[in-house]
Amino acid sequence: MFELLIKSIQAKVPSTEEELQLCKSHFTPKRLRRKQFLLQEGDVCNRTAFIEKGAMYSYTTDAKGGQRVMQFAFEGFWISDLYSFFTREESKLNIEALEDCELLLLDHEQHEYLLKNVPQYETYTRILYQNAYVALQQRLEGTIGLTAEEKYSKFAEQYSAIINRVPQHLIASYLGITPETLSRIRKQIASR
Amino acid sequence: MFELLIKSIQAKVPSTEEELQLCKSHFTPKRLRRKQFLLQEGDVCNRTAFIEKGAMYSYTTDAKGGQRVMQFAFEGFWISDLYSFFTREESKLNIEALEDCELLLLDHEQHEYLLKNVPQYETYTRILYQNAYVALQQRLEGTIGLTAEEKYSKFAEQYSAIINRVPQHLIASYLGITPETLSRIRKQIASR
DNA sequence: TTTTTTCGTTGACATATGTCAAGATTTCTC
DNA sequence: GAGAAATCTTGACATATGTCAACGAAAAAA
Repeated sequence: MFELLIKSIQAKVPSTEEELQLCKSHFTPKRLRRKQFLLQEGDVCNRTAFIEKGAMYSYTTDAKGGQRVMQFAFEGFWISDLYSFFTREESKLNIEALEDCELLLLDHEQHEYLLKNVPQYETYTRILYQNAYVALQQRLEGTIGLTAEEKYSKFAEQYSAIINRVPQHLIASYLGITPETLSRIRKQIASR
Repeated sequence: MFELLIKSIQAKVPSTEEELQLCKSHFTPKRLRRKQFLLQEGDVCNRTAFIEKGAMYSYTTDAKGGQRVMQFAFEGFWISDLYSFFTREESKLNIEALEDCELLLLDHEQHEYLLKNVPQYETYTRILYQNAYVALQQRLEGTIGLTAEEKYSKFAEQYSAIINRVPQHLIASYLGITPETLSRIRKQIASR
């Protein structure tokens, strides 16, 4: 149940068995079925989720009621609305299971506790945020000022694994293009 | 010279005079004239810069030789290419002074030293990255899947201070639209 | 100041992408 | 396995945004 989390921590911070045990004890396992929500817009996000199994995604709802996908997350990764988590303000995000999931939840209090009492945990989160920031920056580079085709190509290159696991229209939304446009682009690319 | 940096640290982590002094001793002040570079693409980014005075921006160069602005930074903020800084790989970014600047540079070794030896510094950077991540996420929300006008309006709302300090064509680039389009949008908005 | 460079605006036109609607496929659910 | 949802594809058309080129205004450099 905690395999991937332990792996994730050990890969970033050398830790003793005790420290790991202490960390583990603050998480709550939770199963989620496909289409169930971890967070709904309007609520305050009070926890972060580490995915041991399955896939999740987050999205906002725009003025016309359409989804705008912000993030995909799979086994071994975290998902949350950090904005709401840190500021304690209402979230604009929905976080939903794309597949049946096994999650490890860490709520805000436990997070604070670990930060204060387990130095390795602070280092772990620092590295996590560091990497998350860099990843987001790269996403931005792969988005702004590019044509729809360029965006998709970059995405396909970088995240080929995702493509077979996520509905196409969600990828379109993630890239900020319409499903129709994406469908046409794929057809074009295939015909070369 | 160190006023804003000290302020920035104190705002995030309660620290003693000694700790602050220790931190300060690892930074190198540097002046930069308008149009001078802190980093050029192809080099490895070996330092982060805290801006005590002035304004900087970072950008990539696309296939057709055009600029794509990634970030603006002013007094009290940091600028760097964290991707290159952490991975030690060649940077694709240029970081250039928009105005004459007074910077405080922290190179990679000093950064590592502070992380190891000053717990407050690790907490400071953790919070810094946390905030940077959230800010970037919000930028993404204000970019993907919006019309040019929506992007500009959100930007103008959120960063009204920047608008009077940065050439318009750089803002256009930052938003991923052409200078011509931005000019037209501004005209439209003004006529209401 | 004068000169030069950078920056912003505007017009005419081209084009990528969005919109709407219908039908075909695939995937879930019972 | 049958029916129901969800997803993907395609066409016709609308429209936002990009491109190219020229000019004027503003700012920097000399």
